[in-house]
Amino acid sequence: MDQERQSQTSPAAAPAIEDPAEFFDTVERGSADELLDAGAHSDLDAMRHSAAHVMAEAVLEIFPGAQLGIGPAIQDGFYYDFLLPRPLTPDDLAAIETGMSGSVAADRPFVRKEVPFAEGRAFFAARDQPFKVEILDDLASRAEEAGVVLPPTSTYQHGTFIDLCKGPHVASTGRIGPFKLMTVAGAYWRGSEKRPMLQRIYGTVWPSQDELDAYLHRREEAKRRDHRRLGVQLDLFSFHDVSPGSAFWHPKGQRLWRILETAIREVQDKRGYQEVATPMIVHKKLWEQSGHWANYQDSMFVLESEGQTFSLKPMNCPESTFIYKSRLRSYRDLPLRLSEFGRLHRNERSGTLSGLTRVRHFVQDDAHIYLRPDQLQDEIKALLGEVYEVYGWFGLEPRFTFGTRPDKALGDPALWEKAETEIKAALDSLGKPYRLKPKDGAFYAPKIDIQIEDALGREWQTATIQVDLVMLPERFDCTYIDESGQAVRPMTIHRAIYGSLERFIGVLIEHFAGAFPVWCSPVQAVVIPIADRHIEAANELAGLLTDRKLRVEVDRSDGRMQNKIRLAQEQKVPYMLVLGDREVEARTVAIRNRSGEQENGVSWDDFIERLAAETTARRP
RNA sequence: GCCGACAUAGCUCAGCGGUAGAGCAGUUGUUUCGUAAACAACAGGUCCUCGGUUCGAAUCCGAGUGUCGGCUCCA
Repeated sequence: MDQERQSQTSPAAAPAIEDPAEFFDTVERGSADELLDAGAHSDLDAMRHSAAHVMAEAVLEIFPGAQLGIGPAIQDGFYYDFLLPRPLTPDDLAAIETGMSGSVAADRPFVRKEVPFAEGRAFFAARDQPFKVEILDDLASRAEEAGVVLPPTSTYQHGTFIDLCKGPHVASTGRIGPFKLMTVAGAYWRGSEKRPMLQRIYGTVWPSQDELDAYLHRREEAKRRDHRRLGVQLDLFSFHDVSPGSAFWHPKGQRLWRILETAIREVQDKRGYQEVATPMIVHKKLWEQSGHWANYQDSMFVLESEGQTFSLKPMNCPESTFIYKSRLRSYRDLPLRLSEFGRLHRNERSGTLSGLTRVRHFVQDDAHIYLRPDQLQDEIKALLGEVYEVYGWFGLEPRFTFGTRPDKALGDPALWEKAETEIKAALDSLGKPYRLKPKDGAFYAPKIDIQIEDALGREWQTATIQVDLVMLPERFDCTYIDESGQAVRPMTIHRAIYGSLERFIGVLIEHFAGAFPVWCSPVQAVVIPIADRHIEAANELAGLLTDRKLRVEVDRSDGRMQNKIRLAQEQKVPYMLVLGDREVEARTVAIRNRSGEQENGVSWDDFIERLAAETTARRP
């Protein structure tokens, strides 16, 4: 299974609106009125798409020979792809922006025009726009396949710039709001590595300056919360070129790690999981049997020893079957829940690595549950309950996406149908909406993927629950003895709640901007002696806290109290415990929390009990 | 992997052909302080690596490595 799937919704990951199929559908449907409200276009999208046209116009002014790809509206803005004689520089972007401003100031109307297909094709061919011609040819062949009349070609023109486009657009360029070009990136034509790489310019545009400013501010905020930045600032982890894609965990990061591990172990113990551990280096014959060797080899680290081929495991699943099969299993033994904190290595392509969220080495809080088909619904319900319990510790609201049988699925369709019915019933019992993604299951399993949204509204894939109907049960020939003494196949559920600990921690850092909930803060309190004569008492208080397994540090530096507070604030420590003459005398502390609130004269015992209770409660 | 950018002190960054800089952090000393930065001194660097151009390279060129923004991939 694959927790590493990157499902974060990045600003650029929006659908290409000028997908030929969509274009074709729209045109086929007919009237110009329909065209204007075709699809899900909002006015904002129309404005963004119009901005893309204006940008293309400006680019053509600078590079008259530029060949145009596509230029859709996307979340927060737009982009346009160009084939250009040289790489763009920041200066080019500034020049393009200037050109765009000129076009907007001129307030030229957008004019829609439909011409016969052949005429349209000839027009773009004459202008040396092979990508546009390709789109048109595609439309033509689709029309032929569908046996419908070739639609006319629709174009939009403003000033001298004419583009193949289904619209809609705003009335004129003057309606385009404040914009800014953001970045240049490479993008394959039609997303295929085999096609030419174009230069994609991303821009953002908004109805008002305030909204543009707010968007830019949101981006700044996201940068401020970036886990890669905070990881350094909070001394949690680091990355080094000797092991790209693998984090080095510093003491505080490792402490956070252990807290999360301990917490989920508690849930697993309560729910009857049994923890196992399996080898990290495994012979290739296991992967041949599981099918990974044929389909996943490129992502595996392979090593040779004494003429044998091994690999670092990219997944845990196949190995758990060895434990399952180590003895005969009865229907009474099921469900058998085997959990494992599996250290996985996947040889992700170098360009895809990113902080903790896309790594080559990570640990999964994995489990494989072997069960009877009649136990499926209850088990799924229980697993959904686990997700709610765990995510509740962080105030995260899980979102469920149900992926059903893909076209290339293995296994008995009747079994699939039964499994999907049970999963659906379990999801429905939650009484909360969930997303359905038909045909998005794994080829061996219908699945529930769990996404969370962080404080900035970004979505991340974390947990997964996959009902394996084929891979482990069939390929590894797992059986149990049923009531009638027959050996029959169990079902297997692969599940992970955090998903990858690395990614989950990355998400937590960004969600909380580094200010972790008290229960899981690596340092829960810093004791701040005002003067050296208070250090002894500070040590004593810290000792009492440590005795209760609470995580505390004493700032023994000779800085002033103000400075110690500042440093603790920067480390986002939940509680600062100030000790001066008054406090030492009365065995109290002056508490300052990280939002600046103060409470003076709290007795040591009261504080210790309070912090202990907060830690046990695991509240966000 | 592909396109582009970037790589200077622990961190954030300036310098961009002529002996390597600042702020913060660190160390030491003075200070012992009441809720987000006391004062001073000191120390800290194969300017990512390798090669080239040049009288001279952190600076220009090439290759490599890593990181970042995207694309692609993602059992």
